[in-house]
Amino acid sequence: MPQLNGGGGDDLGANDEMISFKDEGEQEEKISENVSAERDLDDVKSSLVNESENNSSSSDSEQAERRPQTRPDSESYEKTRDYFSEALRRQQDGGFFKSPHYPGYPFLMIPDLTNPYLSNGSLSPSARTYLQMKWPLLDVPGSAGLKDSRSPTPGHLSNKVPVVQHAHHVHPLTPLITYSNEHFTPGTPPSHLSPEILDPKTGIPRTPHPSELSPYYPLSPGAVGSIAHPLGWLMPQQGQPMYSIPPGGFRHPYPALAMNASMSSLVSSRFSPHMVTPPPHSLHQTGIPHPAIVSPAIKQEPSTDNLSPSMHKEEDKKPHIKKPLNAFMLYMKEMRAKVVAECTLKESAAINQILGRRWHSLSREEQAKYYELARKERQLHSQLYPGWSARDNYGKRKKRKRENKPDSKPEGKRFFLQIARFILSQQQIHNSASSLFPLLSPDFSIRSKKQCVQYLPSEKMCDSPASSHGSMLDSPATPSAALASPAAPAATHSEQAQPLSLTTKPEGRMHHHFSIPGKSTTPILTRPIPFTSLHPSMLSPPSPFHQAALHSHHALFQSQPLSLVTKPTE
DNA sequence: GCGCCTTTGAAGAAG
DNA sequence: CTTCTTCAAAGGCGC
Repeated sequence: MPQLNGGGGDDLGANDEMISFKDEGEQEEKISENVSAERDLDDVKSSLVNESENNSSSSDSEQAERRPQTRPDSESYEKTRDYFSEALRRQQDGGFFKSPHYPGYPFLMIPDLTNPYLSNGSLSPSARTYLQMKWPLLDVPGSAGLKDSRSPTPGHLSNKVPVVQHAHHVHPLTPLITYSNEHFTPGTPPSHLSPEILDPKTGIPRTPHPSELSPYYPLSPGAVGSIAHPLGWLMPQQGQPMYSIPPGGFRHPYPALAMNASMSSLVSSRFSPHMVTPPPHSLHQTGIPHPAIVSPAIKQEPSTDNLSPSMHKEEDKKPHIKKPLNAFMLYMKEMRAKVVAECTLKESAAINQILGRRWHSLSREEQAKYYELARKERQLHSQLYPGWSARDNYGKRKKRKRENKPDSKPEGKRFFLQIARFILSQQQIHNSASSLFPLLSPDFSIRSKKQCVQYLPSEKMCDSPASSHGSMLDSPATPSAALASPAAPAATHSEQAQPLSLTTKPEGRMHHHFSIPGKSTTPILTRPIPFTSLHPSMLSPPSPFHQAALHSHHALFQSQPLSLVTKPTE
């Protein structure tokens, strides 16, 4: 099946039968031993972080409350169910949910986007914040990008949805809804318009086969009801729209595109290979920027490229359309604030490690929720920007260090710095009274002085049923879905494999997963082993240096019990 | 002030 | 077909 599951629960289970350990794909290319060493260090760091998590997790009552070990987010589920029931009822009643264009978003309410932004043409900070939350893909153009300098905040900050982002009032995933508001339009648009989308290749509007959309946006209430809508929590308690849509708002000749205000502007400009100059700063006449659009002013490439001035001009005119967020990214957006709140850590790198672990500890259903969201996001994205390709964004970022690595002195410095950190951290570890799960990564032992206290009880997911189910295999739970969806043909392919990162993950990234082949146990390392390739799929033996480093690592930790927890899998 | 770090996943490029 | 690379978010930190 074309879905994430790639074939069955077993594979998914794989997800839970393994734990990935990052290994710095970046450095991996280094031919020198430094590479391996650095990798090793990073792994150690990683493991330390994990230890820290585990260590602190047990005392986090708040976390425990929020995420019962066996059922993280159960509360959300409850709400979701309730909302869902109500929404479903409404839908079946033929209310304004009726529009079938995006059945996948049957219950979403769109705020009156015009107000927050355009009450007099200006955008209040609060309004912007609001916007940011709703438009995850949007890098709101900075003042530089706004001809009228409406935006008081720098564009580069636009994407940071800090303060409010995860306020409990608005779910971080809310952004998704912004892709699809059309179905909230009163009445049902002419059928001939509904599923019409632009052919990515030709740019010609076409009407996809029902099967193309149904998987993602099931038309039948029953289908919708098959799974609790991930955004269910967005629904207001009383069954009334958390957000309202201006009557008749967002009308567009291509309703099926879930055209939002800014989108229509894109329709005229985007997607042709020679993108026409978009309306000022990707703002629709309504002034609402699209989430996925980033003013080139923000993401400009440094003058390190070879583009001619004219080319630059052309480039500048192109809005930067961001990639749709994947499941994990969506999850991160949602959970980051919580993790940060629960933990004194502030560095995203550390937070992300934690999130990565949490991700793996999620139950299959929970992951499926995010995969579903991600799929919808992609779907919507592809419909909004039919001509967009991930490739369009290549090179938009600064070159990564990977490109100039092997010899660079900075690398060397970095390497030694990490060694220093590592050593220091080891000392701390051994000096620690509770040496079992002492500190954070070496990095943080030095740079961030702070420890992650009270962290995720659920992290010790070893016994978590959630993980016992593996994960994501059902993500694509939605049926059949992707299968026929032309909007995400590639997605189908990749979704198949993705969940099975166990086997498909490129070694280059050195995500090492642990599993015991042939054994129906799910080993979970509460303290990850450094970069050794325990995974059977990793055929290439570690380099001598690698091995040496590993040996060293074992020596270092030999006094510490390696918590390899195995749990039975179904 | 830019870029790294760190995570997973999607998608494109390259082999 | 497989492998590798880039980019999505985020924010502290190093240089």
